[in-house]
Amino acid sequence: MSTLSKSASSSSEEDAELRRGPWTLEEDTLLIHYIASHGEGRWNLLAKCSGLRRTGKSCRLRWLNYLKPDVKRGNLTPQEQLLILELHSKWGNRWSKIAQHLPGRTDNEIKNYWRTRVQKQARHLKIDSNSRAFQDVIRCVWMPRLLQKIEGSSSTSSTTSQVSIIPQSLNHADSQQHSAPPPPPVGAQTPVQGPLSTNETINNLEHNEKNSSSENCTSPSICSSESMNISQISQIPDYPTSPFQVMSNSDDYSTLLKGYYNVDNSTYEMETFNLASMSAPQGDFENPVGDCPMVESNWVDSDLADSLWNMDELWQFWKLQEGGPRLF
DNA sequence: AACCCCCCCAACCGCGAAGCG
DNA sequence: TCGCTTCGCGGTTGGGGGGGT
Repeated sequence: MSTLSKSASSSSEEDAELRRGPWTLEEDTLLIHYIASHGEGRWNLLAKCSGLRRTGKSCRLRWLNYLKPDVKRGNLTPQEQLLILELHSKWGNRWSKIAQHLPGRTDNEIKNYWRTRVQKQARHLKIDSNSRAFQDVIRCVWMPRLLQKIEGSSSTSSTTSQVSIIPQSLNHADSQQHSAPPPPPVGAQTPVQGPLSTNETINNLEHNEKNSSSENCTSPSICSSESMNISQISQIPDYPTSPFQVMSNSDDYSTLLKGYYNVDNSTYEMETFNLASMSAPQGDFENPVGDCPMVESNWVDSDLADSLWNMDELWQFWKLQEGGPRLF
């Protein structure tokens, strides 16, 4: 991909000057300043008037996916991953719709997560990631592990690693009390659906589904209303920060940007699991895998190898699914 | 040190929907 | 209703970085 202008064969002079590829700090600053003054929207006009030699589309994407103050960066929390798995089972590749329920996360980010993490596991297992079999794997292996993680983290209430990348609160009422310093202009704020607690999210999903008969359900087994009672999941902790909030004492966009670029460049933690390290989710919540034999069988306590699937045991699970009667 | 390979993710593209005169 | 512009979504690409040899 060329980061420079289009070839001279471009039809218009303007096109020939258009920049492509990675954004520079100067471009980001320019875009932020422009939006601070004029607000979002009218992207083509913005592109022309701001002095950026970018397409309106490119400006919009850069703003929405990267520069917008409430965009979270960094690892997806187990709660967020769980939500993604659940919502994808309901809606399929409706990334923007899924993203609406993960405040601060962009459709692009979720899509990337799905492709790089989830589909990779499907490839390893040689299963179609859209197949019901793989959804069973997700439901019986992945989700319980996430639930376990969520439970674990809520019981210890420890903050382990994600300091600079802690996502914004799912409880918007709280997060809004933080004074995010150079607030984007009022006019720039699109009416964003307030972030929801997981409870609210799922409740709303159920409500929305009633009003959305056109929505596809890719997995009847998972779409059943009792597939997951997430309202039983431990309360998601409040996340304190967006990049803007991190630098709450600065009202200088340049300073902000510098900090912005340093906020986090960590990579996502691979939320994959060693089956041998899993134990059945505990507590009295209605877990989504109560009838899953793998969960009921011997779960060995072990904290090692969180980073990889235990492929042998996954294969066991996979063969069980292939040969035996449907579990769900 | 050099090379290769793989993974991640920012950015691009095409297309359909929505808005508007 | 039509045509044009703008917006937004989902799929795809490729650069860069990290790990392995």
